[in-house]
Amino acid sequence: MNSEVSVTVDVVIFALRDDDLQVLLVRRQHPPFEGLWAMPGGYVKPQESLEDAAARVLYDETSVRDVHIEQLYTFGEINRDPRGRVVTITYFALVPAPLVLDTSETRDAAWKSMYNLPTMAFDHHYILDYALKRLRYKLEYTAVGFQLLPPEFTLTKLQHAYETILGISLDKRNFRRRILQAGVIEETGRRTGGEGRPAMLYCFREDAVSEVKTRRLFP
Amino acid sequence: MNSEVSVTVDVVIFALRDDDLQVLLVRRQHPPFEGLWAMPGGYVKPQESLEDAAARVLYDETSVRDVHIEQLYTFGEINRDPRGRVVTITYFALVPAPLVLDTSETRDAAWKSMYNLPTMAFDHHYILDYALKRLRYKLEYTAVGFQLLPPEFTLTKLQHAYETILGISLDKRNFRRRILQAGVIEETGRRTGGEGRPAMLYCFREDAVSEVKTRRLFP
DNA sequence: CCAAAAGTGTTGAAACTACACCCATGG
DNA sequence: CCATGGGTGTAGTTTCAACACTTTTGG
Repeated sequence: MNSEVSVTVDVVIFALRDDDLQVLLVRRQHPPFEGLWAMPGGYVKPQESLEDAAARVLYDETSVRDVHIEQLYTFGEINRDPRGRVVTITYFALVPAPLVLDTSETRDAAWKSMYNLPTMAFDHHYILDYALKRLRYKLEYTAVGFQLLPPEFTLTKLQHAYETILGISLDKRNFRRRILQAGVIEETGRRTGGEGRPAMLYCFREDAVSEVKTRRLFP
Repeated sequence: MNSEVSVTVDVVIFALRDDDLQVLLVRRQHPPFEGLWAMPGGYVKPQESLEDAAARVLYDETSVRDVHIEQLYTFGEINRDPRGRVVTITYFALVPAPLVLDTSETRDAAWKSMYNLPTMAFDHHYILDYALKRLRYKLEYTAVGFQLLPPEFTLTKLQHAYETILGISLDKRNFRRRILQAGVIEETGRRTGGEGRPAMLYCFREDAVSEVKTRRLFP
């Protein structure tokens, strides 16, 4: 009954740092691909669901939990791992900016820019490309960008997040009109202090489904 | 290294029969869920990729190959199979109408309407619902409907296919305008005979990517 | 000539893009 | 009072939905 196929989960952990879209990678300590970078991952335990396994991997790397995690794709080519047959269910996680600790750089884990990736182990480069495509796609249609921001944020911050992820610049007025019209965020009443004119702080609307399929948000 | 987790693939095999969207199901001969219906599936062999496994399952059930197959989602809840921990990578396949043989009803396999499903084993009802959602979604944005039709088809047939799958009726003129404008099909020059005025036969354009993301094709 | 199905255009409404200036606050 | 970032409106264009009649063939 056992199919001699190992099952792992790998997690693409996204965060916005310094106006850059970054992923958390670990440097491999052992062959194969020793010294190269890889997505955090691990075997699925018999007593945990796939999503639990992904959450565990995320928590082990970042001490973060209860963030947006979503299944990406399952990879199972025969020779993707030279040690044997491994099927990997990949997830992507969106870690809100304030929870991104500088991940005690002890255990060879580091944030790397999605736009300047190091050489990756296995087929992980391919998987990351796919994850970026999916993130961009979801951003355009479903308004999931909040998940990378603090609970309260300004529209300008939100726009920057979108621009960073999509790799294009957006028109301020059109962006605001559309994102508000989509009805997924609302004013908190609070405002920022500091430089320049104070900005309204917005938050994600709890009663809005995060997966609303809006008409394309951006050009 | 072996994780004590079994890996299977299950395939949602879609076809259009009698102006109805149907799936090929098999009746279970043994416990658990003996006598209930299930999606065709099987263990992934160590020497085949996931997609190969899905193609094999499809071929075993239908003697059809080289059709559109696409990964759907991976299910791995702990108790979805009472016999043990099973992770299932699900695929969906679109079988063009003329290849749908009446599947020698010998081995307890049968086509069932998606709109009137029997009681299903495991979590298969849920999976089928998900597959339908995905198929509809893809249809709206990516023009994959051809895969369920013969190589040459009339616009009316194509429209019927869309209507059957989406469960709504569409305006003839708007449908034609949009589907042609999307540029994924072209005239063959041939026409139908038979009842009424002959209709132009169209075919899928080989040089068009089937996955073109068009602006929403339908309302 | 009649039944059956194919084919075709227009109009009003809504959505989209592009674009430039004034506003509120802190120092 | 000035530097900094926040905030707002419109016009021209494109896209969209709704809708009914004429054409071609076979029997």
